[in-house]
Amino acid sequence: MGLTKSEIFTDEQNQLSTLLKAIAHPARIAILQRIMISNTCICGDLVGELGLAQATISQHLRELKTAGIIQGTVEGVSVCYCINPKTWKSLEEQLGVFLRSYKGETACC
Amino acid sequence: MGLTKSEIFTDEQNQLSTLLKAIAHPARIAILQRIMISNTCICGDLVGELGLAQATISQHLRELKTAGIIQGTVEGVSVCYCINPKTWKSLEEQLGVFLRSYKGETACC
DNA sequence: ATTGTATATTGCAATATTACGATATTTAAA
DNA sequence: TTTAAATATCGTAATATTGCAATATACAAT
Repeated sequence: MGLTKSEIFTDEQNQLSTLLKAIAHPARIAILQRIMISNTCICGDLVGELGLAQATISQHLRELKTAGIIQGTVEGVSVCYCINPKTWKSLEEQLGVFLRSYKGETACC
Repeated sequence: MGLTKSEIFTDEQNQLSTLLKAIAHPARIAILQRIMISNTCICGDLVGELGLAQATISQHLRELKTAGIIQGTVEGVSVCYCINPKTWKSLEEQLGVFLRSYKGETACC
């Protein structure tokens, strides 16, 4: 079908997978790294630095924004994007719980 | 196009996004949680517990296996899957570096 | 060898994602 | 108010993902 059956999973599972999907693309990882380094970033800079078209980068930015991972404010003719601290913290926490629930001592196979 | 331009990104970015994509699905998160809880798990159990068809679960398991996140050994007629500790640690590290590179103090927008 | 059980693979339909050119929108400056 | 610059949106093509029925494969027990 091509359509995830979200209704059979918990809210936590759906929420975490949505956040992960948003960052599970090299371009979006690169964008986030760039934003974190300068703690501010405009779309035009990214177009120069990554090798993707302006429309494509704008689209990736929108996906990150829709997921709540970044937020943007208009600065004259350009837009300043930065990390949304709340979502970032939430992602860190959810991922921490998930990753740390593996106790690696006793591998079974 | 529908095809990620991997060649313009670093190996680190591509590697992390590949691992993230593998776990960025509620069914695969549920499968991993189930594997971690019992530290052993066979496909049949999952078919009973999640609401997905056997073929679908088998497919998700294969994706996790291809990404190196789980490994499986044949146990008679069934298969025992468990976390691949090496990949799991690598994911924890890569994600840790990525997530912690955000210094939340000075939000700009 | 045949049967039953467990998992994998194949083939397919529906939907989602990625990328980009073309165009729209928005704002600042001339 | 025209022009230029920066982003956003639309439309579209190519590819990927999700899910499942049907079938294949592998093994254990009879």
